[in-house]
Amino acid sequence: MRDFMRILQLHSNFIEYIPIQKEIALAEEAKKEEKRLEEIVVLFTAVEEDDNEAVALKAIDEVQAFLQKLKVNRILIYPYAHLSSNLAKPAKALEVIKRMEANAKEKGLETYRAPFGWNKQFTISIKGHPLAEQSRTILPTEAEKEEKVSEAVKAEKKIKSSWNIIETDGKMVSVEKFDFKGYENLEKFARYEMSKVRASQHMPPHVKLMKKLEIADYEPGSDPGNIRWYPKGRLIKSLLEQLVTTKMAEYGAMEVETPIMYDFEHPSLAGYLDRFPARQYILKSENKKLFLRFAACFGQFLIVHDAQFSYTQMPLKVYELTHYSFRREQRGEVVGLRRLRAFTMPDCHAFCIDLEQAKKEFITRFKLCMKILEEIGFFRDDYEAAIRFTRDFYEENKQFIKSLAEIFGKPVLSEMWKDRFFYFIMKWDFNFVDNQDKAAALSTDQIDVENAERYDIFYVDEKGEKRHPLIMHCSPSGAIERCVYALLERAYKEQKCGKAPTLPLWLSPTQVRIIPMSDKYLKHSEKLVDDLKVKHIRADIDDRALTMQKRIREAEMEWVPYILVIGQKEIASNVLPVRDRKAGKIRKMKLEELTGEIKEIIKGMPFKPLPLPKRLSKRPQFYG
RNA sequence: GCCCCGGUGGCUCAGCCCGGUAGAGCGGCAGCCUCGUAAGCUGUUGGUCGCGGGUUCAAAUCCCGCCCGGGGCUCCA
Repeated sequence: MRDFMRILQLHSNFIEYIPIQKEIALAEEAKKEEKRLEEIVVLFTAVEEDDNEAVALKAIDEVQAFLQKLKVNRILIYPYAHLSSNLAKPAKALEVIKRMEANAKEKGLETYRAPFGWNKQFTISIKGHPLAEQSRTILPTEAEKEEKVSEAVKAEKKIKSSWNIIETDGKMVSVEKFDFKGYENLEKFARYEMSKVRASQHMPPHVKLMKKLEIADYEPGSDPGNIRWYPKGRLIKSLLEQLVTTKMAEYGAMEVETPIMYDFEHPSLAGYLDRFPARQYILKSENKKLFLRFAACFGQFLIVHDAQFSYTQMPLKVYELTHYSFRREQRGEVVGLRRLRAFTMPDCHAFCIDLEQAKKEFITRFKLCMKILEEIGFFRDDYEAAIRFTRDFYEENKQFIKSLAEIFGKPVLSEMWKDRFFYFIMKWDFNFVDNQDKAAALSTDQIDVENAERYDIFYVDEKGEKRHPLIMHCSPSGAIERCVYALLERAYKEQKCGKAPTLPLWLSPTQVRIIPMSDKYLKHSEKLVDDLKVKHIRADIDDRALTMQKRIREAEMEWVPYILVIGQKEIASNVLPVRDRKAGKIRKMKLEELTGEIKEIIKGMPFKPLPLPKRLSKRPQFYG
């Protein structure tokens, strides 16, 4: 927290003061005689710890503006320590006060100053008008504020990268020479990464969709980038979370839970903060300065630091789904669900014996991440890969890097750093390219060569000696919110191509909507819903007193994948007219055929029941 | 964090330039309609014009500060 200069500003009929005795060694020379000044604005001034010359100048500016209103041109600067509990050092305070005095004189004010460092006796008579008494806090202007930014954030600005495309056969071609025909998405991604130049007039389309579909919305009662999730959105998020967590458990990672806030002064953490390119939320509690975690690294590292393990148990895999991670992203960067200040991130660390083991594990995880994105519902054309490494790493591991491109099956962007700026020697990331041609990273994995030492993490090798492992940092899907963003942006792309936008069936809040022709068929509809529920299919009934056409329209606008209209014919024949969103037509099916088809599509995916009342008439409207 | 644009019933937006009693559509509610695959009809409700301050006889409208949203810079999961 920063402190500011404090000034108590009093429009006085007169003030009389006598210096009594020096209070500090640095006190100025002064005569112990009474001084009387009339028709004057007295500035009782306290200089605080972080104040500087710029603040002094600004203070005088503000005071001058005030004087003009009062039509007074005479001031007394009266050093008055009692206004603050966080005073600057006397030498500094005196310097700032002298600066104020000099500046006021330069501005043509008739300026007096009481001596600094003295215990003084004073009598003051203050005028009775409303503006006579004012207290001010002088804040430095924005440009003068020095934001504390991690070394890594600063370092990023200096990074020199060289950019290439690695083809699936391992051939490396500079981005300028690569023929992007057939790889338009990769081209957009490469351009985005390299130049960061893009022009966008509108807000990203997923923002409108997330509101209209009642998935999520901004929360003005919080900080920007902290989102509210409505029941449908919470369901989608929760299912994604379950999928990723299940996949990580199958992979062999041990799920843990760690605190969301950490001690700023903890020796390992303080060092790490400077190595991670992110800004933090900071909070004070009692005497402690705490920061909110921006990843699960610390918690897991502190656990593993205290754990005992040997090479026989490695790679050791630890996983956490952070609810939440916090990054105080720059204001202009926080948009919709693309970039948040609070986000849910699956974070898995693998502790490896050596680079050989790390590389092997890296490949396993690379494939695992591709698999997870596929299961979520992303197609291969939805995302592009980037592989980034230091020049040294590349020289010694060319074959390994090539093999990643081969596994990916499409050309990948590569970024080579001349020097190592971060704690990792290499990383890869999968990136979604959205409707504004902006790229956002989903899955990522890194090989960390620094933090085992920083956190004093070690394993016992085959000779019984303690050694630091290599640490791999992987987010298998990227932030969960970002997956939702990508799914919505992808749906919008489909819509632009003239297709009906959809969410993957396993994530659709309502999978089957039943529309009874009239109240007469409500009972039958209820039974249908219950039959589907037993089969773990989310179905609901639009029982509102609206025309059938209107209810169909609304179901379509909710992106419901299957819509069933129930009337006399259906009850009589047992054949259902299924309005299939994907197929874009009505298909006559038996109930068993429909449930069979749905079960087949969502086989193996997590399930949660409908998060809303099954009758639409009982639902509140959260948006619109 | 900086620069630019915006904020008007629950939602989408008009009015602001040029100050003078706050408008529409959607939604909600009530009633009618009981409907065969993307908007049935009628009535009605609902607004501290983002918040605070200033100018003015008078502010949604002009000025200043702040908050929130969008775009750009910069940056990332």
